[in-house]
Amino acid sequence: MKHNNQRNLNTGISVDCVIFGFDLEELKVLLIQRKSAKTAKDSRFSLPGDLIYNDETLDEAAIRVLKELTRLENIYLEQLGAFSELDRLAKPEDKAWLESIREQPDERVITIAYFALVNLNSFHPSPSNFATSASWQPLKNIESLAFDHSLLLQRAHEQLKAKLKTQPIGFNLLPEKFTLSQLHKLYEAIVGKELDKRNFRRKMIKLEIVKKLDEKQIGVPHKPSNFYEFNLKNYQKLVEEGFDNFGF
Amino acid sequence: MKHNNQRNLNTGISVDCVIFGFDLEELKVLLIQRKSAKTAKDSRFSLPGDLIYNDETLDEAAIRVLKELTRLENIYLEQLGAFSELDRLAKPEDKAWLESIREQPDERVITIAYFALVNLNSFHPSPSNFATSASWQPLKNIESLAFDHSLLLQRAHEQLKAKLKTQPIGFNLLPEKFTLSQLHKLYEAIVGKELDKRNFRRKMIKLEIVKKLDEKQIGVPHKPSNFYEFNLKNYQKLVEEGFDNFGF
DNA sequence: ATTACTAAGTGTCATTAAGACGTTTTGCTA
DNA sequence: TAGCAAAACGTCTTAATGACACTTAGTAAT
Repeated sequence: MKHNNQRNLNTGISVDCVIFGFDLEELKVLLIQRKSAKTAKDSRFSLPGDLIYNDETLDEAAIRVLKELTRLENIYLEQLGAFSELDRLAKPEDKAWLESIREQPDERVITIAYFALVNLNSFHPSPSNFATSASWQPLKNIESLAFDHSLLLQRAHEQLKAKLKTQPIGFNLLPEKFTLSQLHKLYEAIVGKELDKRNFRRKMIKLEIVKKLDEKQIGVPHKPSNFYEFNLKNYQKLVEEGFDNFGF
Repeated sequence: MKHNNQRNLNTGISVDCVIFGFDLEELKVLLIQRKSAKTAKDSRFSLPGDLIYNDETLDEAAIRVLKELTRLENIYLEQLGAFSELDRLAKPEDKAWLESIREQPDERVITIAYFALVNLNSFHPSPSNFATSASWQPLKNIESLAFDHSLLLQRAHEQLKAKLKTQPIGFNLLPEKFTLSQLHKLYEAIVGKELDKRNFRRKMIKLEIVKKLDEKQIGVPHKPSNFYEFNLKNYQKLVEEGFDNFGF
């Protein structure tokens, strides 16, 4: 076991974070290129993640990773699950990196994946401890990732889609004030299909989970859109009444 | 690290299984009393679970635990998530057991919880390696469990409820042939509220996920109920069409 | 054999939600 | 002031939901 300053690293357990952002056009994911002791840089993209310490919970480890990368706290965060395939770190390209950075590169490591939702414009990602670069990549362009991260990403996207039908977590991807068109585009981006504009608006408005603000877009070369904000109270009331399906 | 025969135990990671069964009246959970080297028996109930080996995945470890207890393979199994609170093994009553059985009783262990659904009448639980007794307990009578197992149980129940609205996993709790009344009772037991009998039957029949068999109950002192079986093919067809909400 | 008992099985109506669809409005720009 | 672009808006049809009570089939008891 490796000791890092005072803290006791658990070399058998890591967390990895799938961080989703939305630029008002498409869904993006925050990817990094890992720091390597050997090569100038490892050019493969991966999810941000790290081994955990034995004095922190998994949630705390995920929050730590997120904070190093984004400087943000209070990010929406949800555990996705544990991944433990025996060969998850065994691709030759991945082994090279492990050998450069780990004392026991062959040690078995399981990872607990998280997914996080952030407003992409609320920060600029800063390559941290564990990364040489960090950048937003359009979800649909992401092809292969290091380790088993393509699988984690796929599962994160599925869980995001599934959860969106049940809880209005999409608001975490938007600024506090947003237009219904933005919300509409976001939902289309996540569920991956067109949603009728009028029916979508009708639903959001009837459920009263958005509150119309007395403020409009300015400077747009068309009819300005009204701003709305998420109405948490009404949503909680709905949940108490047993509401649990947005039915997209 | 402890070596057990040839296999290499991972002393920092365990799996625990919440095994649900249904006796046609109420939901039950398979609990064990753990083997202890010291005391005659540890009287506290806990979920079946075990440390994992480094040459098996978490799913395989959970399947192993289930098989030791039930002799069954091909059980419905789903990962619930990882639990890592620092004090999850720290209750005094729990420490005594750990000290009796572990080389390093204070080592930090995270657990990955699973939930399993079985037809309760398909086997008699056999106390295994890790247990002195194994028995079905009515879900609503279960008060306190060892470690953080009450939390795991609560989360398993929540996830079961949530998943039932989306996928017909309840069939795993019933025999192959069942009556609609049994199915109805099962759903009521899981979601925890009354469901209108006629509306429930209408829905199941209209969706065509049950197939009426040419067989009735015999020897019951009332109008005999028809047997049905789950229609997997039709259900899969539904899923392809995008069906994902049973709306209870 | 008749009766009583028990749970199974069945249909309608009213309300609400969903899905499909085109035109008008607002503010900016050229 | 004319043109542009996206926002905003309503209706109709169809499908799903929820509420509700009586009849039927078989067993058991007399």
